[in-house]
Amino acid sequence: MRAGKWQPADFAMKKAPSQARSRASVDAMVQAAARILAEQGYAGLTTNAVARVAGVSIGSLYEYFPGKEAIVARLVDDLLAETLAMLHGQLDLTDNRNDLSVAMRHFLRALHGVMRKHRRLLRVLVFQVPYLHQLPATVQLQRALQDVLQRGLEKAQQHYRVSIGPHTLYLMATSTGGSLLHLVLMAPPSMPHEPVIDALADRMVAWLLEGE
Amino acid sequence: MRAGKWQPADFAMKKAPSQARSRASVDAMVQAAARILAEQGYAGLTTNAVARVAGVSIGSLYEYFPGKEAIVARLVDDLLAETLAMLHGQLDLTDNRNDLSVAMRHFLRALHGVMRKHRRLLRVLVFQVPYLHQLPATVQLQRALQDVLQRGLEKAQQHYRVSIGPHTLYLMATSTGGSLLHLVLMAPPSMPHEPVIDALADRMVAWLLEGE
DNA sequence: TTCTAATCCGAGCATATACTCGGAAAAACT
DNA sequence: AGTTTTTCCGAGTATATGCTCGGATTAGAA
Repeated sequence: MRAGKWQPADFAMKKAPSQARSRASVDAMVQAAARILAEQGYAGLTTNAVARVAGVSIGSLYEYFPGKEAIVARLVDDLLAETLAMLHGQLDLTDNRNDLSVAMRHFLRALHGVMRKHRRLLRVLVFQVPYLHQLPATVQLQRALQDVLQRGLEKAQQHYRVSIGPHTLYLMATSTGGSLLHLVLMAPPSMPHEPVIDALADRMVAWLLEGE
Repeated sequence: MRAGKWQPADFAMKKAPSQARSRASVDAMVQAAARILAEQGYAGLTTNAVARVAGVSIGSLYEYFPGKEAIVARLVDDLLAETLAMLHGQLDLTDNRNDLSVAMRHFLRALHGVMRKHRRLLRVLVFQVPYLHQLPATVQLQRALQDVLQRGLEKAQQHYRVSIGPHTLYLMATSTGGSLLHLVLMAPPSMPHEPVIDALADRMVAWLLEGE
């Protein structure tokens, strides 16, 4: 068992499965990893456990992945794809609308929905996986969210007098992210989600329109 | 090596060191754990490594701690004590002032200072230690921060017309926390901290005073 | 000093985990 | 059918880590 630092290459697959059979095996491994992470945490994610839960042999696992880090990387790739699909779909829906307040609510609710759907897995990824921030998919997701926000603001500026200070974008992104993450991963069950999200959306809109 | 869930008792020390010699040993172990966490991450934190870095034997370590989780718990206890001391000192300073804007800036800057001082250690604690949220000190810190904010708002209400919606407290705490955490743990080095903190403080004050 | 309790020591055992390797089985290709 | 490539297998090896235990050493009490 190696301890310490990882090189980027550790996140890539050894080889791509070409036949349908092997593609199913790889999928089973990734799904098994997701289940183990959600149910037992990162400490429970051993290569042998993944193979057992996936119903394949340990040898097959190492045929495609150099280690468990690569499996996690692949899993995060899938989550990224799902999130991006939701994001673009949501943007198409609100593309015609010009109501900033409505658009903001829809955007935050959609984001919250994806996070909540995978909240047990997300909790482990965020709070336990040491190399999450170095994963290509993680970096890509951050860029995508930032881009969406950026474009949304530019679009809003065409219809409203929006005041954007030097650090507005950064503060809006980090504070909204902090509230959503806390709501999904750490808030007590008694906390009502929808009202809080709507209040957050109102707050962000008020921030932008404060000069009016 | 056990995997899975821990009971609360795992976070307590086996016995308290009574003589000065043993107290020094325990301190050395905790400091060693802090260094290892900051430099190598949670994966590098093995009981043998802690003993080696602390300059004591592995036997001595198990004399006082049931496992590495208890050492981490003790370490977080120390961080909690330092943070609470800072917090109360800061409150005493701003106790006489009635300027909400100034008080908010001082409070956020002080909080940011403590976080920044231990940022490498804090990053590992937050993003890698699986049981951080279950630690008594963590729970206590959250309560303390919430109390400070609550009291600050009540005090502000005596001098200003402060608008506090049903979820204002929660949203302020989580969004501010998210921004500060991101700033300290994840922001690129080019990001200027002080201006961002001041902008955040202004934003929070504007939120409270929006009805004026 | 003598006695008791606290402290310290570290080789060694038990276990868990990562990962290999030689070969069988299945699929695709000619 | 014959050949090649892909896929699958899982016992076994090397290594790392948690943790014990019998005994040496030191500090304080009587």
